[in-house]
Amino acid sequence: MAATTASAEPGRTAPGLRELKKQRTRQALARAAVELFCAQGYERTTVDEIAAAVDVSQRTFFRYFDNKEDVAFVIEELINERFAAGVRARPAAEPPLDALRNAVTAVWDDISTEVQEIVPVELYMRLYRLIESTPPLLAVFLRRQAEREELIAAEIARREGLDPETDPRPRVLVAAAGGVVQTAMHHWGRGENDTVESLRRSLALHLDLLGPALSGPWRASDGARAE
Amino acid sequence: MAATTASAEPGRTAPGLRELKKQRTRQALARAAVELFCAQGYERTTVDEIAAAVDVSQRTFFRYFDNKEDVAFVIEELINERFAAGVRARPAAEPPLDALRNAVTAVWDDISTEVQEIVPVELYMRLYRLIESTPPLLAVFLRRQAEREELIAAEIARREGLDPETDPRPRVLVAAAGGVVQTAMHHWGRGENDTVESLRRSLALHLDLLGPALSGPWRASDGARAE
DNA sequence: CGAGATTATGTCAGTAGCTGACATTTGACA
DNA sequence: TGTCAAATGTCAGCTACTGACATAATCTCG
Repeated sequence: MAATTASAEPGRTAPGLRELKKQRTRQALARAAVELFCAQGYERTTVDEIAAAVDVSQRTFFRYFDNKEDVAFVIEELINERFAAGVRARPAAEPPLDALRNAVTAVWDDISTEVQEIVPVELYMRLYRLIESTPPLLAVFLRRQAEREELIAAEIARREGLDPETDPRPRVLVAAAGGVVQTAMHHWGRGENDTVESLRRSLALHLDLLGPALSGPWRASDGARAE
Repeated sequence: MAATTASAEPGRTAPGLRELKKQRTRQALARAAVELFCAQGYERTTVDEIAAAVDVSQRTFFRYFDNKEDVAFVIEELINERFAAGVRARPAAEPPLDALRNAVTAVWDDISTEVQEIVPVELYMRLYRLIESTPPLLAVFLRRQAEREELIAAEIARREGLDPETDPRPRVLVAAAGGVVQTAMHHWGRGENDTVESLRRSLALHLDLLGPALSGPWRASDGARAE
């Protein structure tokens, strides 16, 4: 029951006070957790601390999040959903890799404001760096990414009219693109520019490099600098 | 201190009884853990159980392995090391992607016997499936894979005389190839054939698909069946 | 508005993973 | 053989996490 994103969606009726409170508690927990994690590190932050910061019991925390790790991924969750929807929305005529590329960059056009509602972008970047440098968080991050890739591969297969069980190409493509996205994020995290524009640029640039990078050798390091 | 693989390497002198015992204890713990995990599942196996199966205290278990997850990856560890060495051993003239491809398949030529020393291949396949289907194990697995990719990317950069800090192409290539390897392993794990040959075939086949898969669309599903 | 059904929350007890500290045993080596 | 170092066992304790049950808040409907 826990860990579901915004169990609202009541169809038509107004959210209701109860639902509102739940949303607020969940959001507050996420925000407090992210701030504490960034301020003092993941391991040095206890669940009791997070719960106390929002004036709820530890038990309540675990009713909203399955475990301590999950609370660090509410933003990722949001992005994942938007990205999946973005891929579905791409015109069918687009070749698969183009669809992925365009969906990735498009996501960040309209999502930035929503991300801000949870935490400022600057904090998101610090969180991303923390995730990368904290083994248990990185592990969960990668697992979530793998789950997302599974869905995207299925969607690509559907678009192209392939059977994802027998034809490995959708998975191969998505796996490759996923790896590249990760590389782009890493690159962004290491830079100075913590804006959404910077992230978008990094993503586009790296994705455009995927094709050429496979045709190596690239001894002559001709203008392949990122950023 | 823990989690280091075979801290033997005494340079020249014989291993010594003490070192031998350590090796044996570590191996026994790993073997017992894998068998218990496969038999009754990861979550339903406690560290005390594993320790008891080898007649050591729980504390000793944690002196050999940093945590419960790590004990499931002694084989992966072995493969990782061999693979890294394999890449370094490839002739410098080989294009990067070819070097990776050849190293991957070459690893499984001489490693199979050593893997058998820890667990039979059939059990390794069951373990792999377990890892894939157990979230915390999958997470750690992916994190380890990411660490490996970091090293391989550095090696590729070195081979090609590039600066891995500024040129993203090595990372991009390795990330793509890593994703493909994962896909190939997944495909192998889902099949009936639990032999090393089958795994090698799956790896080669998927890696050869990487280039073509990026040129989509591939509407006409022309003979791209795996296995 | 108010009674009764739902549902979120708090409290408590308990399990499992993991660690530091210290005592004890066991192999190494002169 | 005796001494030193390293491996192990024991124990106390912390933190993540869960089931069970009681309490309090919201919702629903007459």
